[in-house]
Amino acid sequence: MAPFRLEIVTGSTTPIYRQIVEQVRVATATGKLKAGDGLTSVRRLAEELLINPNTVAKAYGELAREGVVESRQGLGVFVAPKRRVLSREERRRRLEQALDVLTQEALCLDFTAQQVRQALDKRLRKWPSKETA
Amino acid sequence: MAPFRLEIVTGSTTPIYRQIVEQVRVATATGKLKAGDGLTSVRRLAEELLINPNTVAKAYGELAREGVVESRQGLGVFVAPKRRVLSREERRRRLEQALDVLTQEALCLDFTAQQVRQALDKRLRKWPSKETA
Amino acid sequence: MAPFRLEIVTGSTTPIYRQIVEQVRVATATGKLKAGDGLTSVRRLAEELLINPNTVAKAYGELAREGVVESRQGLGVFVAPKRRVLSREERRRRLEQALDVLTQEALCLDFTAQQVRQALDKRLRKWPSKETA
Amino acid sequence: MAPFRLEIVTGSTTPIYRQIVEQVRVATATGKLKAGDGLTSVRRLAEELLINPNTVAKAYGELAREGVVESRQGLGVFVAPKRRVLSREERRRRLEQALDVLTQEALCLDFTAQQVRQALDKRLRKWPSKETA
DNA sequence: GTGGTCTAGACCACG
DNA sequence: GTGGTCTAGACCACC
Repeated sequence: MAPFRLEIVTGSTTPIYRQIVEQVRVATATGKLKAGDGLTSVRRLAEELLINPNTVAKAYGELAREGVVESRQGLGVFVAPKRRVLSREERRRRLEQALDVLTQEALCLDFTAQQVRQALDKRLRKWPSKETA
Repeated sequence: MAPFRLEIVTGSTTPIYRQIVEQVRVATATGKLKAGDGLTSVRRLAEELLINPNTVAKAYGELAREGVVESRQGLGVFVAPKRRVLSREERRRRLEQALDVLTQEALCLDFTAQQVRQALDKRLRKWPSKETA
Repeated sequence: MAPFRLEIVTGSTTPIYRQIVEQVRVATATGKLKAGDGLTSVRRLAEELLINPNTVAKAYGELAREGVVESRQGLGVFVAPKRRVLSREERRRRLEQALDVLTQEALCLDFTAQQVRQALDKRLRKWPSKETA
Repeated sequence: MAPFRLEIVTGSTTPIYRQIVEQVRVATATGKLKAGDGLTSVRRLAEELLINPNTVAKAYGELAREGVVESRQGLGVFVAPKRRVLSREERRRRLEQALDVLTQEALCLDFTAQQVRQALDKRLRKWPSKETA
């Protein structure tokens, strides 16, 4: 029934609503969720995950504001057609930020540049092949 | 006097005390700070960075708890002798986890594998040359 | 004390938190609020406006996600340095949407194209002169 | 049979019934629909647009309340004879208000006055030539 | 049934 | 003191 299974970890440092946001975002980015697909309703998802509906609503609201999903009054929340919302600079800024985190962690863990490069390459080989625009 | 310059960035999601912790950890990992080196005192650092002394104290406390530094009563805080706390498996696990975060973000931002690889390479070229370990 | 006066209308079709968001956005766009300026704290603004702190928090949160403001842990919320977050296409999309609303309204009110053009021109003459980038 | 094509756009913030109301109003304002013209029946329109008949009924009801259309029992819904309800001042007030919304949005999106003017002009060139009134 | 908004009140992390 | 998250429960608009 549910389009895909969300898994949330309570007691994590990342808040519940963020976990939902990220999992949905990834699902749309990888194609597990496609434009037009409906998300589990706020109330149902709240029941399934044993959390408050407001928390789900907050997550869905954020996804809607980002343009990842769109809510249709009285019908539910659906995956929006893909579009580029962020500017080139903003996307770059966020990528660099993510790189900060990675390189810092790798450095503290005493990995060499070569090791990090290889580990990343391995990941990127599994990268979902872009099928569309 | 100050062994190296700490830089805190305002408006980041990472709290100030964490920024301090991480920069010190990176400095010890890269060899900018070596075992026995003294850290700037809590008060002075607070003045320099224009932040609350409590914040600095909290950061130093965390570093001490992690075993990165040790405070000698009345003398100050010093970099502890390096010791590898983590197992090979644990280090690997953490690296992979950090890669998860990066690749996920990059995917959602619609970057290509090639772009991510290049951006990382650029970072790694600036990678501080390990001096010891 | 407060950097500028917010005015909210209860019972409007536009929700309270949106009114806050828009007024702050406009204030930053017109220069009434400049980068680094602090906003009234969540609790204080809630008191002033006689609304629930959560409502203010929601508004501030949205502004933060948009990059208009940034919150500094334990200090408050501040106007962020200006940056272009949205892509060219997204900005265009939103402008066209706003034009939809205007032209439709003008049409139903039986104004001629010429009248609408003149009315807009009058507004644009008061447009704040861009001072920076 | 259908006097003109209605188009509802999904994922808009404006609810479906409002979209119908507004498109009919625009059609009467531009002369595409003239006094006495019949509207597509509730059922048929609901089928055509793949929406709930209640939604269509609600839209027609609102239009009737506004005096734009009138329903003749058993015959259907027809465009009412045109009458100017609003005073000159009221019309002006509403236009200015609509301009507020547009200019505010454009300002926040960082468009220049020139860009806004051009975008509007492009719209107005497509403006339907008034036939009567 | 659906999502959206608001209130009330709690608890936590940060400075 | 600051903001951030979560819960509980209410009311509304839309379909």
